[in-house]
Amino acid sequence: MSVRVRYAPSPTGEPHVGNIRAALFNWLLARHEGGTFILRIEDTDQARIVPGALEAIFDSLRWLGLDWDEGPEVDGPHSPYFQSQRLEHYHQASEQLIAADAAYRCYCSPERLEEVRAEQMRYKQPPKYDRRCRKLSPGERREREAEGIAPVVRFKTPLSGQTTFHDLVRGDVTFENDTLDDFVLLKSDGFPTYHLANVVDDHLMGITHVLRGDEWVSSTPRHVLMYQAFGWQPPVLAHLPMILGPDRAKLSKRHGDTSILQYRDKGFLPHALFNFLGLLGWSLDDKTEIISRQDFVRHFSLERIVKNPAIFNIEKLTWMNGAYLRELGLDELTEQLAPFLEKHLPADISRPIDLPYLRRVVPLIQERIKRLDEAPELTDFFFREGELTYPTEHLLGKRFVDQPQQAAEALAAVRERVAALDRWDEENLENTIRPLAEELGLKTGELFGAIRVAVTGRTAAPPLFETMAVLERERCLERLGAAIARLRGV
RNA sequence: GCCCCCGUCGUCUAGAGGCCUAGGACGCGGCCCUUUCAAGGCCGAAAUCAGGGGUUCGAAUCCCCUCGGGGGCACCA
Repeated sequence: MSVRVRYAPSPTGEPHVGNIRAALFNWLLARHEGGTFILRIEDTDQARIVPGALEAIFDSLRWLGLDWDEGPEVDGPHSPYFQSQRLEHYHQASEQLIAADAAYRCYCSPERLEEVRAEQMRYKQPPKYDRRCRKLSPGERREREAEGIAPVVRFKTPLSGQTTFHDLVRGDVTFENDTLDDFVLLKSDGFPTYHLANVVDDHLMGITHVLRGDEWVSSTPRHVLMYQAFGWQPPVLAHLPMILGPDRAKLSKRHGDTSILQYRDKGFLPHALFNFLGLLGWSLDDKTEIISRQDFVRHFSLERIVKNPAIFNIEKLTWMNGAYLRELGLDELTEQLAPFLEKHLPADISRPIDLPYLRRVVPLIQERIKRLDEAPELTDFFFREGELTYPTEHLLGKRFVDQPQQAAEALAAVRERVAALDRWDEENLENTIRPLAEELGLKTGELFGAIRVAVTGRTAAPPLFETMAVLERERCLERLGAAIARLRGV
């Protein structure tokens, strides 16, 4: 039978790293097996739905290149893929369980449940529903019904025995049934809980493998019990190790950026994030770090998923992103960079950015950035028209401390020599300036340093001659002139 | 409190009884390259394989216990 897996987020916010990692593994399994990747929206909690969250889910998946074969927008044989539009199925399933004496209606008020829980906590007992309505007589049942209380439907969990399931990553896991309680299947507003909806839909949609986060293992026995009560074959289960924050707690908003879209906005490349996330809990072998999407698909296997949780290591992600950035073609990188420059370059720099010009500065920063959003800060002097801002001491460096006049003379010599160039390119610039250093009795580094500051305003910048070539003659002469004037004014 | 899971360098991991005096990567330190900054290359520090018992000729690998960490225990997913 062909593999059918699903990613089933609830639209309660932007998908975060752990969540999308589960989506990634499901997608990889589907693609590796030539199976089907399904997107299903679990919008059964009316109160928690966040506007825009749905779009964020689509954007996150698309940005990472995780295309779904069935689901919203593409539709499919099991449409609709929104649980809020599948209520009949859950109602029917719930009736089926009630008829089979595997579920019952419960009329207890939320207040009473809260009291029961509080009481149990007080005596250090595990908080569990006390099953009051499970034992209701037909008469009592009719009474509640007559009061017009909207009931919930609860699952009739076996009071004894144990439930074992086989997990592909963890092996057999066993729970004592008496540690489980009669959980809710259908809420009083007529919507199903996750437990019901997920089991019903996984069955109806023919899901063969459920790969989800480790936080779900404790509710898995409930699901297994439900499959048994329905007489259905449960899917293969595999619980993925969780992704932790630096404090080893489950990764969450308080650890900072956890939304996939935030990583996009910070200038991470989708392939880099894909690669990084794919290596969180899975590995190809003992040495491979950079893995193409094709190779991930080719080699992905459930057997190589590890059990232990992983701390999200942003440093390594950043390194990996730099590696991917360096592999990008000139046009591709230029295109990626443009929006970041448009957005983050100082406001006084005129827009739109000149793309052919940008294309010339890109090679100068390609191996100097690890994230796209670092580019504006590194390149603003390439785009700035007026005077540069920098401390005059930088012009002096170590060599010219207390000798601004000497520095001015050196720069003036450079300016004069370079102004006479018939062709303003890297080679000519270097062939002119390098010998001049010796002529002036300066070390190349000393002279170049002063020029660098004059021309870029920075002590650290891309290679000098390439930089000057890109900046063009006019801008360089002007900046050299400004620096000389500054030094003479001191 | 109860249940479940996990435990190899700081971090991600390789390791499925002898190949391990434990390998790779990030990060860190040094050196080389070099006009600065990067990138790159080389070298290095860094794990008594959580601890303790077994099993075995032999254990990071199998078993047990302890400790530590995490997750779950809603009319949320």
